[in-house]
Amino acid sequence: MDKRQHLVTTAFELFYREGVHAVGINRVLEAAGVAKKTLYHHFDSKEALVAAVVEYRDGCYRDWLLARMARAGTGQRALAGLFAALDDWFNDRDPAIRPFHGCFFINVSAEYGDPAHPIHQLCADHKRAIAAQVTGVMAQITDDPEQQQRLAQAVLLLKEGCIVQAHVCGDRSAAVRAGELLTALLREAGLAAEPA
Amino acid sequence: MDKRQHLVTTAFELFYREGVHAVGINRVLEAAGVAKKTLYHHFDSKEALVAAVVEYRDGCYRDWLLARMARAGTGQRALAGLFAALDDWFNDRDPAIRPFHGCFFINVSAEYGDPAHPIHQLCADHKRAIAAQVTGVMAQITDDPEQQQRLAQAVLLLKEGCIVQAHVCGDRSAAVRAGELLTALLREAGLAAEPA
DNA sequence: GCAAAGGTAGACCGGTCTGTCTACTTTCTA
DNA sequence: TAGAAAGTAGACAGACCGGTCTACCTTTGC
Repeated sequence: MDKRQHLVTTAFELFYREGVHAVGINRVLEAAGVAKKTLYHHFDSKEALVAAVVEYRDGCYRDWLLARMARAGTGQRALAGLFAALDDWFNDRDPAIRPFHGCFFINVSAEYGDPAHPIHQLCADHKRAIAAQVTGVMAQITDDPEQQQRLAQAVLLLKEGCIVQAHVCGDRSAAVRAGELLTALLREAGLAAEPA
Repeated sequence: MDKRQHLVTTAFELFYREGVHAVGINRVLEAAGVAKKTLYHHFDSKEALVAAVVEYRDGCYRDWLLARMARAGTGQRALAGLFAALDDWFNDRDPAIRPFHGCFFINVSAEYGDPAHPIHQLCADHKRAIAAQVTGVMAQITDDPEQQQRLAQAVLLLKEGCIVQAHVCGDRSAAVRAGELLTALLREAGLAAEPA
């Protein structure tokens, strides 16, 4: 099981930095110091490896984000924690998630653009899981289901928006701004910041 | 000059649907019905073709968006037009910009992730040009330079966020929601909607 | 009309891709 | 300890990659 995991983590680093199609399996093998037969012992195909890599990243990323949010507190503090985490990610401040090359799930979706493709669907699953996480936090802030949905969507839009701005445009302060805008939206919704 | 343009538009369709690295030049040639020597007569390399394709799409997209915004009016109407345009794009309603496979510039940035790469920079240039467009419109809404910047950034974050939600998650109503959130932010900023 | 420019089909090249397989070694388990 | 499982290096195969080039044809411009 260790070789399999080693392959996954090595492949993730290469795919995340350079893209899936730009990195052939021979480069993964060389970087991992693993024989080709071993790779095919664990994975039926390159796509099976990619799928495993997406699932691995899904786990890492969601654990990390959840931990950062939990550490910041509940309700609005958790959301502030989310944007602080993104800010640290963009600015290479959190060893647990560095480096930043954009969102792996957005990047992989770009390369597997057909929504019916299993790998694209894994990326969508990841986004859905994050959405559920955020909606759960929003339920700590307001009892109104409609507001919950609306503001959870706001969080997600701002989250994805700032990731794209950071990656494509190199805007390293995008997360700070996104966080401020969320605060404004919460204020507009009559959900003023909780007292310390 | 016609063959060159034909190559660019053909390559755009293939690259936009399947990704740049997933489509080799031989597939572009076959789809375009053009000889390889002709391609290399017009472009030094595949990357030169990709760059030309990015520039072509930049032109199309910005012209389209600008037209849609202008058609909707000025100030807040222009911004409403921007999100209506995105909504039509996601929902395949505007023949001028169909089909929707996500944002070409986000997708290409994913495949050319190094910020120093010329192709990545072309994508960033595109985003900067859109930002300038939006900032110009925001100047019609408020004289305060700080508010202009802040709210223009809000538009951009929501724009990128809803494109990602639409593409990765298949959320076809993301643009409508993003537009509503912008309205809320304008309200929060004391920039109430202009009377009809 | 002629030469330059643009274009055709496609062979060729060295390289890389993904996946299969040989022969052998090492590790693990009963 | 023996056999199964996991792993090694790497050859092999067909396919495709991006780019170069031959021989020739068509179009354009002067």
